[in-house]
Amino acid sequence: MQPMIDWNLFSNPAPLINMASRSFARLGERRVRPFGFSIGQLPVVYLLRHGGAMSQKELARLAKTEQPSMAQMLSRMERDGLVRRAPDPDDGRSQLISLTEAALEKLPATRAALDEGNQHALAGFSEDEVQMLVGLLRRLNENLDQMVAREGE
Amino acid sequence: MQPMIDWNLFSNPAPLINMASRSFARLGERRVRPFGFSIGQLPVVYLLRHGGAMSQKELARLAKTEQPSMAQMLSRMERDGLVRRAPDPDDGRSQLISLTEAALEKLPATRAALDEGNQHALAGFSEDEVQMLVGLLRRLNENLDQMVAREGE
DNA sequence: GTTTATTATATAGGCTCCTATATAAATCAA
DNA sequence: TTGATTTATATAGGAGCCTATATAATAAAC
Repeated sequence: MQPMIDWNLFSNPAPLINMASRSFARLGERRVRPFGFSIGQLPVVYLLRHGGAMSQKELARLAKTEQPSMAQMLSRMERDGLVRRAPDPDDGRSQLISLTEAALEKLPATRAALDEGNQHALAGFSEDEVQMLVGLLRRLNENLDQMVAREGE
Repeated sequence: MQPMIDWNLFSNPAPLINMASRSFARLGERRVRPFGFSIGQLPVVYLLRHGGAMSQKELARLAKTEQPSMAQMLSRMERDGLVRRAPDPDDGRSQLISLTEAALEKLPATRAALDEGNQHALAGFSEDEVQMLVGLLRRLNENLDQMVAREGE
Protein backbone atom coordinates (compact mmCIF):
# COMPACT_ATOMS: atom_id res chain seq x y z
CA MET A 1 0.00 0.00 0.00
CA GLN A 2 1.52 3.25 -1.12
CA PRO A 3 1.36 6.41 0.96
CA MET A 4 -1.38 8.71 -0.29
CA ILE A 5 0.69 11.37 -2.01
CA ASP A 6 -1.84 13.79 -3.26
CA TRP A 7 -1.97 14.42 -6.89
CA ASN A 8 -1.59 17.71 -8.66
CA LEU A 9 -2.61 18.30 -12.24
CA PHE A 10 -0.11 21.11 -12.58
CA SER A 11 3.03 19.16 -11.67
CA ASN A 12 2.78 16.53 -14.37
CA PRO A 13 3.71 16.90 -17.99
CA ALA A 14 0.73 14.99 -19.38
CA PRO A 15 -2.10 17.26 -18.17
CA LEU A 16 -0.05 20.40 -18.78
CA ILE A 17 0.57 19.26 -22.34
CA ASN A 18 -3.08 18.44 -22.85
CA MET A 19 -4.12 21.90 -21.67
CA ALA A 20 -1.53 23.61 -23.84
CA SER A 21 -2.58 21.57 -26.83
CA ARG A 22 -6.21 22.58 -26.48
CA SER A 23 -5.32 26.24 -26.01
CA PHE A 24 -3.07 26.20 -29.07
CA ALA A 25 -5.87 24.63 -31.05
CA ARG A 26 -8.48 27.17 -29.97
CA LEU A 27 -6.19 30.11 -30.68
CA GLY A 28 -4.83 28.65 -33.89
CA GLU A 29 -8.31 27.97 -35.14
CA ARG A 30 -9.19 31.66 -34.95
CA ARG A 31 -5.97 32.70 -36.62
CA VAL A 32 -6.32 30.35 -39.52
CA ARG A 33 -10.05 30.31 -40.17
CA PRO A 34 -10.13 33.66 -42.02
CA PHE A 35 -7.97 32.03 -44.69
CA GLY A 36 -10.28 29.06 -45.09
CA PHE A 37 -8.14 26.55 -43.22
CA SER A 38 -8.70 24.81 -39.95
CA ILE A 39 -5.95 24.04 -37.52
CA GLY A 40 -5.98 20.29 -37.85
CA GLN A 41 -5.37 20.60 -41.57
CA LEU A 42 -2.01 22.23 -41.12
CA PRO A 43 0.06 19.05 -41.01
CA VAL A 44 -1.35 18.14 -44.42
CA VAL A 45 -0.77 21.65 -45.71
CA TYR A 46 2.75 21.51 -44.36
CA LEU A 47 3.51 18.21 -46.06
CA LEU A 48 2.17 19.35 -49.42
CA ARG A 49 3.35 22.97 -49.23
CA HIS A 50 5.72 22.76 -52.19
CA GLY A 51 3.01 21.59 -54.54
CA GLY A 52 3.97 17.92 -54.44
CA ALA A 53 1.63 14.95 -54.25
CA MET A 54 1.42 12.08 -51.79
CA SER A 55 -0.79 9.10 -51.10
CA GLN A 56 -3.14 9.14 -48.17
CA LYS A 57 -1.06 6.43 -46.56
CA GLU A 58 2.07 8.52 -46.70
CA LEU A 59 0.32 11.61 -45.39
CA ALA A 60 -1.04 9.64 -42.45
CA ARG A 61 2.35 8.20 -41.65
CA LEU A 62 4.16 11.52 -41.76
CA ALA A 63 1.48 13.40 -39.86
CA LYS A 64 1.39 10.58 -37.31
CA THR A 65 -2.33 10.06 -37.46
CA GLU A 66 -4.23 6.90 -38.17
CA GLN A 67 -5.36 6.25 -41.71
CA PRO A 68 -9.08 6.78 -41.06
CA SER A 69 -8.37 10.15 -39.44
CA MET A 70 -6.45 11.21 -42.50
CA ALA A 71 -9.15 9.90 -44.84
CA GLN A 72 -11.80 12.05 -43.12
CA MET A 73 -9.54 15.06 -43.03
CA LEU A 74 -8.87 14.79 -46.75
CA SER A 75 -12.58 14.43 -47.48
CA ARG A 76 -13.29 17.68 -45.68
CA MET A 77 -10.39 19.39 -47.37
CA GLU A 78 -11.55 18.20 -50.76
CA ARG A 79 -15.07 19.38 -50.00
CA ASP A 80 -13.63 22.79 -49.09
CA GLY A 81 -11.54 23.02 -52.25
CA LEU A 82 -8.17 22.81 -50.50
CA VAL A 83 -7.02 19.51 -51.87
CA ARG A 84 -7.28 17.52 -55.07
CA ARG A 85 -7.18 13.76 -55.58
CA ALA A 86 -5.74 12.20 -58.72
CA PRO A 87 -5.63 8.48 -59.45
CA ASP A 88 -2.20 6.95 -59.02
CA PRO A 89 -1.16 5.61 -62.45
CA ASP A 90 0.95 2.89 -60.85
CA ASP A 91 -1.56 1.61 -58.30
CA GLY A 92 -5.29 1.43 -58.78
CA ARG A 93 -5.95 1.39 -55.05
CA SER A 94 -4.14 4.61 -54.38
CA GLN A 95 -4.73 8.27 -55.09
CA LEU A 96 -2.26 11.11 -55.16
CA ILE A 97 -3.23 14.10 -53.06
CA SER A 98 -2.06 17.63 -53.69
CA LEU A 99 -3.02 21.15 -52.66
CA THR A 100 -5.16 23.23 -54.98
CA GLU A 101 -3.92 26.54 -56.33
CA ALA A 102 -6.34 28.31 -54.01
CA ALA A 103 -4.77 26.63 -50.98
CA LEU A 104 -1.23 27.30 -52.15
CA GLU A 105 -2.00 30.99 -52.61
CA LYS A 106 -3.39 31.44 -49.13
CA LEU A 107 -0.54 29.54 -47.53
CA PRO A 108 1.99 32.32 -46.83
CA ALA A 109 -0.51 34.63 -45.16
CA THR A 110 -1.91 31.75 -43.13
CA ARG A 111 1.45 30.76 -41.90
CA ALA A 112 2.32 34.32 -40.96
CA ALA A 113 -0.87 34.67 -38.93
CA LEU A 114 -0.24 31.43 -37.14
CA ASP A 115 3.39 32.17 -36.40
CA GLU A 116 2.46 35.51 -34.92
CA GLY A 117 0.08 33.83 -32.50
CA ASN A 118 2.62 31.20 -31.58
CA GLN A 119 5.16 33.92 -30.81
CA HIS A 120 2.76 35.49 -28.33
CA ALA A 121 2.44 32.17 -26.57
CA LEU A 122 6.18 32.30 -25.89
CA ALA A 123 6.15 35.81 -24.44
CA GLY A 124 8.73 36.08 -21.68
CA PHE A 125 10.74 33.09 -22.89
CA SER A 126 14.39 33.64 -23.73
CA GLU A 127 15.78 32.09 -26.86
CA ASP A 128 17.55 29.51 -24.70
CA GLU A 129 14.34 28.64 -22.93
CA VAL A 130 12.52 28.12 -26.20
CA GLN A 131 15.31 25.85 -27.40
CA MET A 132 15.23 23.99 -24.11
CA LEU A 133 11.48 23.48 -24.35
CA VAL A 134 11.68 22.30 -27.94
CA GLY A 135 14.50 19.90 -27.10
CA LEU A 136 12.68 18.40 -24.13
CA LEU A 137 9.47 18.05 -26.13
CA ARG A 138 11.33 16.34 -28.92
CA ARG A 139 12.81 13.79 -26.54
CA LEU A 140 9.43 13.28 -24.92
CA ASN A 141 7.87 12.61 -28.31
CA GLU A 142 10.55 10.10 -29.16
CA ASN A 143 9.74 8.18 -25.99
CA LEU A 144 6.02 8.40 -26.65
CA ASP A 145 6.38 7.26 -30.26
CA GLN A 146 8.31 4.21 -29.11
CA MET A 147 5.66 3.42 -26.52
CA VAL A 148 2.84 3.76 -29.03
CA ALA A 149 4.71 1.56 -31.51
CA ARG A 150 5.52 -1.04 -28.87
CA GLU A 151 1.93 -1.35 -27.71
CA GLY A 152 0.83 -1.97 -31.28
CA GLU A 153 2.45 -5.41 -31.19
CA MET B 1 7.91 40.16 -48.72
CA GLN B 2 9.60 37.89 -46.25
CA PRO B 3 12.34 35.51 -47.23
CA MET B 4 10.98 31.99 -47.59
CA ILE B 5 12.36 30.41 -44.45
CA ASP B 6 11.21 26.87 -44.66
CA TRP B 7 9.12 25.58 -41.94
CA ASN B 8 9.75 22.62 -39.70
CA LEU B 9 7.07 20.94 -37.64
CA PHE B 10 9.66 19.67 -35.19
CA SER B 11 11.15 23.01 -34.19
CA ASN B 12 7.97 24.62 -32.92
CA PRO B 13 6.33 24.00 -29.60
CA ALA B 14 2.76 23.95 -30.90
CA PRO B 15 2.98 20.89 -33.17
CA LEU B 16 5.29 19.07 -30.76
CA ILE B 17 2.78 19.63 -27.99
CA ASN B 18 -0.09 18.50 -30.16
CA MET B 19 1.74 15.27 -31.01
CA ALA B 20 2.66 14.61 -27.40
CA SER B 21 -0.88 15.26 -26.29
CA ARG B 22 -2.30 12.74 -28.74
CA SER B 23 0.28 10.13 -27.78
CA PHE B 24 -0.40 10.63 -24.08
CA ALA B 25 -4.12 10.25 -24.77
CA ARG B 26 -3.71 7.04 -26.76
CA LEU B 27 -1.44 5.47 -24.18
CA GLY B 28 -3.45 6.73 -21.21
CA GLU B 29 -6.62 5.40 -22.73
CA ARG B 30 -5.24 1.88 -22.71
CA ARG B 31 -3.94 2.19 -19.17
CA VAL B 32 -7.18 3.46 -17.77
CA ARG B 33 -9.82 1.59 -19.71
CA PRO B 34 -9.46 -1.69 -17.79
CA PHE B 35 -10.71 0.20 -14.73
CA GLY B 36 -13.75 1.57 -16.53
CA PHE B 37 -12.46 5.11 -16.97
CA SER B 38 -11.50 6.98 -20.06
CA ILE B 39 -8.65 9.42 -20.22
CA GLY B 40 -10.68 12.59 -20.72
CA GLN B 41 -12.61 11.86 -17.54
CA LEU B 42 -9.56 12.16 -15.34
CA PRO B 43 -9.79 15.88 -14.68
CA VAL B 44 -13.29 15.31 -13.30
CA VAL B 45 -12.12 12.33 -11.30
CA TYR B 46 -9.24 14.38 -10.00
CA LEU B 47 -11.48 17.24 -8.90
CA LEU B 48 -13.92 14.95 -7.10
CA ARG B 49 -11.38 12.45 -5.78
CA HIS B 50 -12.03 13.17 -2.10
CA GLY B 51 -15.72 12.42 -2.38
CA GLY B 52 -16.85 16.04 -2.54
CA ALA B 53 -19.50 17.51 -4.81
CA MET B 54 -19.37 20.36 -7.31
CA SER B 55 -21.65 21.98 -9.83
CA GLN B 56 -21.10 21.40 -13.51
CA LYS B 57 -20.12 25.03 -13.88
CA GLU B 58 -17.38 24.72 -11.29
CA LEU B 59 -16.06 21.49 -12.79
CA ALA B 60 -15.88 23.12 -16.20
CA ARG B 61 -14.06 26.14 -14.85
CA LEU B 62 -11.48 24.13 -12.93
CA ALA B 63 -10.92 21.61 -15.72
CA LYS B 64 -10.67 24.50 -18.20
CA THR B 65 -13.17 23.14 -20.62
CA GLU B 66 -16.28 24.80 -21.97
CA GLN B 67 -19.54 24.10 -20.25
CA PRO B 68 -21.05 22.01 -23.05
CA SER B 69 -17.96 19.80 -23.14
CA MET B 70 -18.32 19.20 -19.42
CA ALA B 71 -22.05 18.54 -19.75
CA GLN B 72 -21.43 15.83 -22.31
CA MET B 73 -18.61 14.33 -20.29
CA LEU B 74 -20.81 14.14 -17.20
CA SER B 75 -23.61 12.53 -19.18
CA ARG B 76 -21.29 9.79 -20.33
CA MET B 77 -19.90 9.35 -16.85
CA GLU B 78 -23.37 9.14 -15.36
CA ARG B 79 -24.36 6.62 -18.02
CA ASP B 80 -21.30 4.56 -17.06
CA GLY B 81 -22.04 4.72 -13.34
CA LEU B 82 -19.03 6.86 -12.44
CA VAL B 83 -20.83 9.96 -11.33
CA ARG B 84 -24.05 10.89 -9.55
CA ARG B 85 -26.13 14.07 -9.85
CA ALA B 86 -28.07 15.45 -6.91
CA PRO B 87 -30.27 18.55 -7.03
CA ASP B 88 -28.69 21.59 -5.40
CA PRO B 89 -30.99 22.55 -2.48
CA ASP B 90 -30.00 26.21 -2.81
CA ASP B 91 -30.41 26.61 -6.57
CA GLY B 92 -33.00 24.91 -8.69
CA ARG B 93 -30.98 25.31 -11.86
CA SER B 94 -27.93 23.57 -10.54
CA GLN B 95 -26.99 20.02 -9.69
CA LEU B 96 -24.22 18.76 -7.46
CA ILE B 97 -21.97 16.17 -9.05
CA SER B 98 -20.02 13.57 -7.11
CA LEU B 99 -18.21 10.32 -7.81
CA THR B 100 -20.00 7.05 -7.12
CA GLU B 101 -18.58 4.53 -4.66
CA ALA B 102 -17.64 2.32 -7.61
CA ALA B 103 -15.54 5.11 -9.10
CA LEU B 104 -13.91 5.99 -5.79
CA GLU B 105 -12.91 2.38 -5.25
CA LYS B 106 -11.23 2.03 -8.61
CA LEU B 107 -9.42 5.32 -8.29
CA PRO B 108 -6.14 4.30 -6.60
CA ALA B 109 -5.41 1.45 -9.00
CA THR B 110 -6.29 3.66 -11.95
CA ARG B 111 -3.98 6.36 -10.84
CA ALA B 112 -1.16 3.91 -10.26
CA ALA B 113 -1.54 2.48 -13.76
CA LEU B 114 -1.55 5.92 -15.29
CA ASP B 115 1.43 7.17 -13.31
CA GLU B 116 3.44 4.16 -14.34
CA GLY B 117 2.82 4.95 -18.00
CA ASN B 118 3.66 8.58 -17.54
CA GLN B 119 6.95 7.62 -15.90
CA HIS B 120 7.93 5.61 -18.96
CA ALA B 121 7.30 8.65 -21.11
CA LEU B 122 9.99 10.45 -19.14
CA ALA B 123 12.61 7.72 -19.53
CA GLY B 124 16.04 9.26 -19.80
CA PHE B 125 14.99 12.55 -18.20
CA SER B 126 16.86 13.65 -15.10
CA GLU B 127 14.86 15.03 -12.19
CA ASP B 128 16.08 18.50 -13.13
CA GLU B 129 14.96 18.08 -16.68
CA VAL B 130 11.50 17.00 -15.59
CA GLN B 131 11.25 20.04 -13.35
CA MET B 132 12.49 22.25 -16.16
CA LEU B 133 9.89 20.84 -18.53
CA VAL B 134 7.08 21.24 -16.02
CA GLY B 135 8.13 24.81 -15.25
CA LEU B 136 8.30 25.80 -18.91
CA LEU B 137 4.94 24.19 -19.63
CA ARG B 138 3.39 25.99 -16.70
CA ARG B 139 4.59 29.35 -17.98
CA LEU B 140 3.44 28.48 -21.48
CA ASN B 141 -0.02 27.64 -20.16
CA GLU B 142 -0.20 30.91 -18.28
CA ASN B 143 0.47 32.79 -21.50
CA LEU B 144 -2.04 30.70 -23.41
CA ASP B 145 -4.73 31.13 -20.77
CA GLN B 146 -4.31 34.88 -20.94
CA MET B 147 -4.54 34.82 -24.71
CA VAL B 148 -7.67 32.68 -24.66
CA ALA B 149 -9.26 34.96 -22.06
CA ARG B 150 -8.28 38.09 -23.98
CA GLU B 151 -9.77 36.86 -27.24
CA GLY B 152 -13.07 36.18 -25.51
CA GLU B 153 -13.67 39.92 -25.24
C1' DG C 1 -44.85 42.61 -8.22
C1' DT C 2 -43.90 42.36 -12.95
C1' DT C 3 -40.47 42.79 -16.39
C1' DT C 4 -35.71 42.28 -17.62
C1' DA C 5 -31.20 40.49 -17.20
C1' DT C 6 -28.23 37.02 -15.65
C1' DT C 7 -26.88 32.40 -14.79
C1' DA C 8 -26.84 27.03 -14.95
C1' DT C 9 -27.74 23.44 -17.99
C1' DA C 10 -29.08 21.40 -22.22
C1' DT C 11 -29.12 20.76 -27.19
C1' DA C 12 -27.54 21.10 -32.03
C1' DG C 13 -24.00 20.72 -35.16
C1' DG C 14 -19.24 20.22 -36.59
C1' DC C 15 -14.10 18.94 -36.32
C1' DT C 16 -10.38 15.88 -35.00
C1' DC C 17 -9.08 11.89 -33.43
C1' DC C 18 -9.45 6.99 -32.23
C1' DT C 19 -10.57 1.55 -32.88
C1' DA C 20 -12.65 -2.00 -35.53
C1' DT C 21 -14.00 -3.63 -39.73
C1' DA C 22 -15.25 -3.81 -44.88
C1' DT C 23 -13.94 -3.37 -49.75
C1' DA C 24 -11.07 -3.51 -53.64
C1' DA C 25 -6.63 -3.78 -55.92
C1' DA C 26 -2.07 -5.85 -56.05
C1' DT C 27 1.10 -9.37 -54.91
C1' DC C 28 2.63 -13.95 -53.69
C1' DA C 29 2.22 -19.06 -53.74
C1' DA C 30 0.86 -23.36 -55.33
C1' DT D 1 -3.81 -19.15 -63.27
C1' DT D 2 -6.34 -19.54 -59.30
C1' DG D 3 -6.45 -18.81 -54.41
C1' DA D 4 -4.60 -16.69 -50.27
C1' DT D 5 -2.41 -12.73 -48.34
C1' DT D 6 -1.19 -8.11 -48.07
C1' DT D 7 -2.08 -3.30 -48.81
C1' DA D 8 -4.75 1.28 -49.76
C1' DT D 9 -8.78 3.30 -48.89
C1' DA D 10 -13.51 3.62 -47.01
C1' DT D 11 -17.08 3.22 -43.55
C1' DA D 12 -19.19 2.77 -38.90
C1' DG D 13 -19.35 4.22 -34.40
C1' DG D 14 -17.85 6.77 -30.50
C1' DA D 15 -15.02 10.11 -27.38
C1' DG D 16 -13.78 14.69 -26.50
C1' DC D 17 -13.54 19.16 -27.75
C1' DC D 18 -15.43 23.50 -29.72
C1' DT D 19 -19.11 27.47 -31.00
C1' DA D 20 -23.78 28.99 -31.09
C1' DT D 21 -28.11 28.87 -29.24
C1' DA D 22 -32.30 27.36 -26.37
C1' DT D 23 -34.50 26.59 -21.85
C1' DA D 24 -35.40 27.29 -17.16
C1' DA D 25 -34.52 29.28 -12.66
C1' DT D 26 -32.71 33.10 -10.07
C1' DA D 27 -31.65 37.91 -9.28
C1' DA D 28 -32.05 42.75 -10.30
C1' DA D 29 -34.63 46.85 -11.77
C1' DC D 30 -38.49 49.37 -12.16
